Amino acid sequence: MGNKPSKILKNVSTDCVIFGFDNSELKVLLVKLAVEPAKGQWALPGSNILYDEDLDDAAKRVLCEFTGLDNVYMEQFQCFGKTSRFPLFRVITITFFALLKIVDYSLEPGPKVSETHWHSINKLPKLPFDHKEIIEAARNRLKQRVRIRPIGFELLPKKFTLTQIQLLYEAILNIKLDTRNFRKKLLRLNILKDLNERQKSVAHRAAKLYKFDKRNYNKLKDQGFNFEL
Amino acid sequence: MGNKPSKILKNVSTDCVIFGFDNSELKVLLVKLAVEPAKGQWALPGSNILYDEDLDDAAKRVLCEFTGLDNVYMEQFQCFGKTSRFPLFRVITITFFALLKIVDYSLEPGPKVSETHWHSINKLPKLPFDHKEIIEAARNRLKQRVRIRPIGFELLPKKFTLTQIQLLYEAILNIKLDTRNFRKKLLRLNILKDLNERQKSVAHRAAKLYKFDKRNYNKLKDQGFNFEL
DNA sequence: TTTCTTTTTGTATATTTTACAATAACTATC
DNA sequence: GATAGTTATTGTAAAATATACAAAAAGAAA
Repeated sequence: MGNKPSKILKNVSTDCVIFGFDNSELKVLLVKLAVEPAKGQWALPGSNILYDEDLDDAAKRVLCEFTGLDNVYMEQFQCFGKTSRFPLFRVITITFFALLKIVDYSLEPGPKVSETHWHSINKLPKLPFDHKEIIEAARNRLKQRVRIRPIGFELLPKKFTLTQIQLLYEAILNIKLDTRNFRKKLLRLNILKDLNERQKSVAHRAAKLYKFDKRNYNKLKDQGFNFEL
Repeated sequence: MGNKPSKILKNVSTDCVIFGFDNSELKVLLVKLAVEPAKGQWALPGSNILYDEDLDDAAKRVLCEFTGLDNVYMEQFQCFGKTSRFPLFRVITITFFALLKIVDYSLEPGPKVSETHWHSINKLPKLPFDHKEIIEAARNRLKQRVRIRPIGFELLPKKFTLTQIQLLYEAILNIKLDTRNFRKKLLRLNILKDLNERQKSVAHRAAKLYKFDKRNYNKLKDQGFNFEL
């Protein structure tokens, strides 16, 4: 059974659906491929997995290569492995979604890529392989998760207004929410900290700023509290 | 890039967490491995994935090899890929859970296996590799899914009593439920069909039999109805 | 001072959840 | 056939939550 460890697992890759939010629309970060196959097309950032690399580490590496960012919320969500999904040979891909604050993001295209760009999830270009299906699945997973875990905050700046978070939930869930009811429900959870600060330089009444109170969330969680929005 | 397709993907496998229910306990089907490594240990049924085989097909094949069953509810749930998870070389595994009616099940151990056995999920033997972690993850996923989709019925015989389904939910969710409230909630959904039949040969008042009304569930679903228990 | 824009907040009603136990139905045994 | 034993079946009141709905407040700009 002596196998020669190669540098990469040729038949296994990871692809990352990197979500961002720009105060009105949910965005996905795509890269323009610089090598064949599918050279010149917009696609999900991804990479082969290395022989001695954990899956999570591979995904983190991809994220860092394409965004320069570290310490970003990521979740594995599905493995895609149709025999026909990659034209040259068999590749199964393990997909992750990442949630990042667009403000943190600085462009830094990697070697196999000529360009990166935030695309509105509702106006995606033509994508190679099964990347469209992957994004759709990521979006659905995000929809589910965001109702059960307070991960939406990962997409907002540290300090945010109630309007911002409502717009975020509306964008993710693709529904309209009633402001009064949404706020009641959200504030009742006791996981937002009122910062006693206000927005600056807006041409109207400045909204109060809040932050996600992670410490209190963890305390509540330990007591059996369940985030459900 | 000319690669020689081998028969199997050496570094990719699938493992199945096969759940059953015996009217009081949630069970997992384990197999006693007949080959090294981990010969003689109870483990999850699994197999390498073939080069030209879709993931779902591989999982179905595994299920059929170990149970003789076809047409069983299955869901992919996670990819496990720690570099250290398999001692001989790198193997990542894509895991599925299956739900089957124990009554349908007939023992039929495959070639690499000397024995198969239903183990109570609360009294598992020592398991090799990361199989314990896999089962734990499967159980958690099942907990989530069973509240959102009417898949619990897959674990019950076609005709079942309300007590049976309550016991099932109690076993899966690991909580006690109030009979009156549970029944109200369940019946209100309109997805159970009263068969106007009763249990036979029980030493007490015979309970009414119901079946899952799949046709009506699909109709309701099309109208935007959401199963939530 | 007025206008414009966005933020903030309350209440009444409907619906859902929760807590809680007595009676009905049937078998087995005497 | 009376009785004991076991499980099935069912309702109601109170509490909590969800829903529908719009006016007033705050600040900037003109």
